Amino acid sequence: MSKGEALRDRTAALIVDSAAALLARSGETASMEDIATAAGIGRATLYRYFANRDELLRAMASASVEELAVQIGEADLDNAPFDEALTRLTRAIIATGSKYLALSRDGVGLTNAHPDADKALIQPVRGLFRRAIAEGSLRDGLSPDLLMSLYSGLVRGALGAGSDRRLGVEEMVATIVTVFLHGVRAKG
Amino acid sequence: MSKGEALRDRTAALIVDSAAALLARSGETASMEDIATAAGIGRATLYRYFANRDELLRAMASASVEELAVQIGEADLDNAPFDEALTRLTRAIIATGSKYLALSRDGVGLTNAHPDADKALIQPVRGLFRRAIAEGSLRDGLSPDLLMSLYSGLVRGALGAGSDRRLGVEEMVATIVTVFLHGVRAKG
Amino acid sequence: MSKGEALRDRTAALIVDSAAALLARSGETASMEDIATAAGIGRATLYRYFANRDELLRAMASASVEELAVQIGEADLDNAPFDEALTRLTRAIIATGSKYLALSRDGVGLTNAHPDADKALIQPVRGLFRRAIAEGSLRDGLSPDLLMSLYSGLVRGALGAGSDRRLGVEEMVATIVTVFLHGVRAKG
Amino acid sequence: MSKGEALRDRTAALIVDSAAALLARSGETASMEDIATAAGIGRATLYRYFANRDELLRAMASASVEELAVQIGEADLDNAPFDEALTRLTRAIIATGSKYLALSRDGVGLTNAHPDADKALIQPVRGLFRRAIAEGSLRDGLSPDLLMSLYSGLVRGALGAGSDRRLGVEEMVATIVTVFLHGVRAKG
DNA sequence: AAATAATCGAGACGGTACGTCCTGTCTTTGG
DNA sequence: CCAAAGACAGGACGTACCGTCTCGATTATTT
Repeated sequence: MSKGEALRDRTAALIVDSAAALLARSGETASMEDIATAAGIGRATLYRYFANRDELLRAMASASVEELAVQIGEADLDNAPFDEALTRLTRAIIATGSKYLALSRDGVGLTNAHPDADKALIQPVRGLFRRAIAEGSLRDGLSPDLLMSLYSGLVRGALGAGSDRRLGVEEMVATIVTVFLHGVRAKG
Repeated sequence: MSKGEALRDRTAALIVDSAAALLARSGETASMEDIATAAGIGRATLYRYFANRDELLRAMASASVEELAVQIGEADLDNAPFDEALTRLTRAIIATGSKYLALSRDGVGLTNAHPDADKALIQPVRGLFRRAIAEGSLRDGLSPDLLMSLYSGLVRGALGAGSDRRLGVEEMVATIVTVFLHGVRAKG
Repeated sequence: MSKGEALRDRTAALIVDSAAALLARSGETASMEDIATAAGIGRATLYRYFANRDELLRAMASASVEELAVQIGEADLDNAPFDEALTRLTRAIIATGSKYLALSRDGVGLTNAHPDADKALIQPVRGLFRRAIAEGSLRDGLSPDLLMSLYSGLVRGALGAGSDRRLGVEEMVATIVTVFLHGVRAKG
Repeated sequence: MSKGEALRDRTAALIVDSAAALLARSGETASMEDIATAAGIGRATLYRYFANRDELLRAMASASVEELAVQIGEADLDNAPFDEALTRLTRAIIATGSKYLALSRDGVGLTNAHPDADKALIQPVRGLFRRAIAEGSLRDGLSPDLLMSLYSGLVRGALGAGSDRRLGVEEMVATIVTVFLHGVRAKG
């Protein structure tokens, strides 16, 4: 029954999009009824697609993860020097930025959201940093995980700044990459 | 009636502390009844101190702001060279870290929480960065606000990393300051 | 949607009955939660049927009025001599007695409870007394309204006495009618 | 310390009066705070005089009982023929009528209100009816208790009618006594 | 007249009922 | 046969009241 499943998936995606738009506006508020109405469906139908409010949130996160995973995949991090790879990665993240930010603001762990999150997101990035460490281009004492946390914080900070002031995407990318690279680079 | 007010303030502080401890454990869950019980008071009394759940959350944020403001005040940022001042600032923030992190995770805006938040927190830090810019020790094209966002992201990222892995305070401080300074420094 | 409304009405009637039984036992006490539990439903559902405690009370009164109105209608007061009509009326009231008593004990005005209370209850009885006056079978100086008050008091008194001591229905009816019609003096 | 007790009793009486007036207006509503304010005292003081809302209600009933007992005592029921005694009794009750009515409307049993209620109120009246029975002036089959219930209902009914329409006291007394004694039929 | 005791108000506190709102699970109806 | 509509139980929220309590302040009483 591939046709029914396809329809179901399309509806689910529609709900997720509509919910994302609503939550971006209203924040954590917004009842399930509101979400259903915003999606143009009944509350019961919403529950038929997502058993929980939590599950809906996770589905939203999962959508972000997937979108981001595609972008990262296209960035082809492995086949570019570290600097270029980092620039591409940053550009990919910023492009999916708003959703990424909205999700990370709420308590939803992106990592738990999607079964492949680890494989599709964490692994490539960690691999990138691991490679840079192996190449000796980074300062000592910085583990891959710590690097990821710092980098993630930097991106998030820039995104926060970008949402207030109007910053062009390329401007943000350049700033992040420059600051991070000079900050962690071996020779200083 | 300074004595009555003093008692009231002390009780309110006790409630805020107890609630902070509980929420740190249970996350956003935990009903007002739970919070009251954890504080050893009745639900009605809790509502006599804080009209709303929101008001309680704001009070918690306000407490964090105040605590952090004291730490920053003691850091005496103006009378130290930039590097040293930044180290002190980072140490102050990390010291108040857990609460700062817990609050920032929830939707409570720290800035809106306390009337003096801007004066006591934002201004000194912005001043520090402004001074560094004036001294010419930072790279061009980095506004004070952008610097604050990047720095804040870096701190938050390090705090997130520190809560998972066990990182010593000084270790975290050193990492943050080093990465940030090399990242933004002029000559790079 | 006549079926849904019918179900709703049936449920409402069930709640009213169950509440009447409970209040007859527990008096004015008994929380809405208790009433809901006694009716075998949740508190929220109870509030979906009756917005207020007051509205529930009014519904109980209204039910009494309706029941009594039916009984009085069946008594066919107009087509019987005064003595017989009064006997039938008294029997009708006593039959609905317990509820009538319980409601009249609380502050709920029976008259305000039901839109047709006046037409269905007051009018027929007043008509009966008016007819008796017109027939000249009653002493002078007794207005229909005063007669109704006295009769009502007598019935209520007898009901009160009947609930304590065990008096058969027919015994009570006979006593009320006899006393009201002939007076207490032996030959008067 | 008879002086202190006297003052206390006077204050208590004042509270009871004020509360009676307030409750007559507002019905069962009216919080303890309202009652205290109406009496011109603080809530704590009110509770110092009456531990419960119930106790206050009972005190109000008790005051009525006492007042009525005095009136009945002065009526000297034993030293008058039945007709005259009943007239005096009715006059006494009607005189204290409003309070008697207000109390009997609420759930407060007058009998339980005052320790001497039975002795001061019930006994004399029952004695009156018992005497009438013994004299053979009443119809058979009417126990003293039933007579009291019927008489009480009649009085209450007349009081209810009197509060709506404007009926003079003597008019009401005459009607009650006449109806009760002679019945409503023209010549019976 | 000064010290002491009783009484007052003011109001905080624990507890509980109320009425509202939302969640997650159902049944019932219609396309 | 699945959608939309909506009823239901449960529970949290914020409000209001009750009965208990402690605290100063204002009285009366006592020495």
